[in-house]
Amino acid sequence: MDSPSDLFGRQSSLISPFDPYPNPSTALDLPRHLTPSGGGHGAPYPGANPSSQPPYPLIHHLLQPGGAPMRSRGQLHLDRYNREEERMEGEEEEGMGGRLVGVGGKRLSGALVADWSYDMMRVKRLRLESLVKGDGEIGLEEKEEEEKGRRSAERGNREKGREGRRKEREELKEQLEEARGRLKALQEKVWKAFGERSAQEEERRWSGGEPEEDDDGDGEMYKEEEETAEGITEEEVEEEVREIDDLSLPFIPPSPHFQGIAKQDQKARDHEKRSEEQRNVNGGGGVFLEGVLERAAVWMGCGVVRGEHVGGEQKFAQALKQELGSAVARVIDRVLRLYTQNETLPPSIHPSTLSPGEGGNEGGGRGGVWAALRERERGRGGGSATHDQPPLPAPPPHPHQEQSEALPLITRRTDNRRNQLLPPNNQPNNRTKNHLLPPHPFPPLCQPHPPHHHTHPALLPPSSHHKDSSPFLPPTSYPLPISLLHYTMQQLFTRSLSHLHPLHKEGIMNSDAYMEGNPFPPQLTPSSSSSSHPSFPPFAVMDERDGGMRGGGRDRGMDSGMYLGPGSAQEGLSPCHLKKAKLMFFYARYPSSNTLKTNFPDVKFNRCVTSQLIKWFSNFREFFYIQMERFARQAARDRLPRDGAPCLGRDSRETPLRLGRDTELYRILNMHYNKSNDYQVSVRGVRTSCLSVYLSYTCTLNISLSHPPSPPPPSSSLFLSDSLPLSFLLSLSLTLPLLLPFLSLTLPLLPPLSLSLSFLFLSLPLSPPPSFLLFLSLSPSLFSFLFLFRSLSRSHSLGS
DNA sequence: AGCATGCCTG
DNA sequence: CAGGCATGCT
Repeated sequence: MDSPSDLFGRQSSLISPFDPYPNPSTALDLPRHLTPSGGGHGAPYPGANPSSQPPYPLIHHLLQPGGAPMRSRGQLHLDRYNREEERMEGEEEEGMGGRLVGVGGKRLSGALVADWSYDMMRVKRLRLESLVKGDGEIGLEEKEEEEKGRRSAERGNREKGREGRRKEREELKEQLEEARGRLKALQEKVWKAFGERSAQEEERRWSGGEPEEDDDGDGEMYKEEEETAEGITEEEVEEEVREIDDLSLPFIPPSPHFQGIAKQDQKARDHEKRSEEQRNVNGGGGVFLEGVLERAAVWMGCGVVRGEHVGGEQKFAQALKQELGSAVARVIDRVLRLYTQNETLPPSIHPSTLSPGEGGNEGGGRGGVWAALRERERGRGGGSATHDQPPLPAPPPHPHQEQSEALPLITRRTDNRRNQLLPPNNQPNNRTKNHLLPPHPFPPLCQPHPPHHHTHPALLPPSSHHKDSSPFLPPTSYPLPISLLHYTMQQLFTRSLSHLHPLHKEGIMNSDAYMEGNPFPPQLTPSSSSSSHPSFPPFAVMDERDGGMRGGGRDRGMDSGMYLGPGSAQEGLSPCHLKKAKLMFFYARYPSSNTLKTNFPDVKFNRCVTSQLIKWFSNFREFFYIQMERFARQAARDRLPRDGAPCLGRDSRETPLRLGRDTELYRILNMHYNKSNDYQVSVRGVRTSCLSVYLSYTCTLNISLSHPPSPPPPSSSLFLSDSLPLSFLLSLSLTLPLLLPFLSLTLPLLPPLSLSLSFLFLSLPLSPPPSFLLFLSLSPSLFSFLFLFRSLSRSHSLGS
């Protein structure tokens, strides 16, 4: 069963393994963080020690009852947003949720939303009409309709009723068809936006068997896909900030056990159903849109598989699913092909820069090491290691369903989207072709480092090489398996990253996405994957590793080393690794050793290296929090009311906090972590970081106010607690409901991981264009979102 | 004792 | 960024 409910259930089960959320009250026990930096206490703050507080994936927030369960909560929030009356549910989060929903709605206010809104509106209208007419549901099948009609006819006016109904049915059918057509058109738009004309042409060729496909689409090209959100206005940002700001303190999630997640989901669905009608009636503006979106999610999620929503909805959902699913696959394929065709490999490319995709080294060697690491981590007390563990322990039933990527807060700098994905430089054709074309069924996940040492072992393993080993779908099969797509995209992304710096070639992609989020093989769970990695090269006994970074000149060498097969893992850390670590920091503030290993497959991990990496991250955190603190302090100072008491809550609304590229915080952080400016931090990304910290500060400050005195220590330890604003985290979860529709549409069978995508909107430009959504759904960089997720959740747990 | 982390300093 | 030191946990 792939029904959404199943998925959710899986999620819960997946999540359940994790410990329950820390008690909110504890979580906000920030005052402790105020401890003077004086004594060198190992664990300055409660959550600091991993062992003391297991990390909880952000997803938990979404799922936990009190913590704004993804769907249920979100929907509730939506409801509230739409109807104030529904406030009865009354948990504190709710209030914030409503607000956030509003924010989310705003984000979706773009063309995409409009499109969807329109389409969905039509669908709804149809349904409404049918309801009004007494059928109660949109009949899609003659059978059902006829039966229904019969029933009602029996009541009276059989003749008349029948005819009328028949007519209605016909009309409905037509309308439905229309709606479908619109949906198709929408799909077209999406892929058009994402791809380019050439792609379209190509598509024709490809879509030979798919009559439904037509390029007639409106031809609107969405060019707003810039992740950098240049278009975001200060006002918007401010508003967002304000809104989030508002949520800061009050929101304290109840202590969470996730066993009831499934129930919640169900509940939410029920609630959804109930409120559905009202929403329908309400209509209008954003509210309506939200309702629509929500509805869409429901349809996509529940109707099809569960069969509970009998009738039109179900079918419609099915149709939608199918259409969109195939459309997405096609689009992706097209894009990939496009890349393949357009990309040319400079002959001068250093092999090292090429991706490691081929070898199985990644799989092989890891096993032992990873196992050892895990052991160690376990020994650690389930500390940080656990934290970074991917939230999806359970293997996905379907490889296709997997979607582990996350959108990074930082994006490669390029105007051309294509470039973003595939930098023209360093893009060997063959390489591109390799992964793009023939399907290389094997996801990098399984083979981060190809064993092959061919000249250009592209990031992606050539199909030829992996044919045997890959039990996965053939590339040519349509729709393109998501997994494959995912893989490809990852490769692309990796390349884009690596193109600038060899550092990137290990690619963020190699990391968690592969090991943790990746579905392939399904049986590989994050925990098991490491050990089961077949191809991972066993770390040969290398000489001592120098704990320090190797000379900068080593970059080259490192590169080659990075992609060497098993046994070729580099002992030490190079500047590239440092850079990578910095980038990684954006996603994982507390990477576990496992995570590190995953992300630095080319590194031969030993105590020294691990320590060094950990130290790096420690330093990163230090710097990061110092900056954050500074920023927060300044912000608070600026917003100090005359009485001198900082009011960061609602009062602060009057002095909106500005978070943008012009912000010092941004500049500093970017300078530090993205010095070379290889990547452009999306506004949202910046905002996310900034806000999180700011909110954290707010919470801390508020608490300190309520529990007076603990004069803020001059030291930087104040916010080192990494206490992440619950409200912020939750706010993220609230965006999920709005995002779900898109997720379900783009990736019909999106796995639990998709939840992490809810985060996307925080790092996405407002009103993300369809193309962008598509991109998101496939972007390898999405994996980074997991990082963010984890890091945030971790922070949260630490906050207690 | 070993390990992880944080603080401080250079 | 790394080293040294202190602390806390196991």
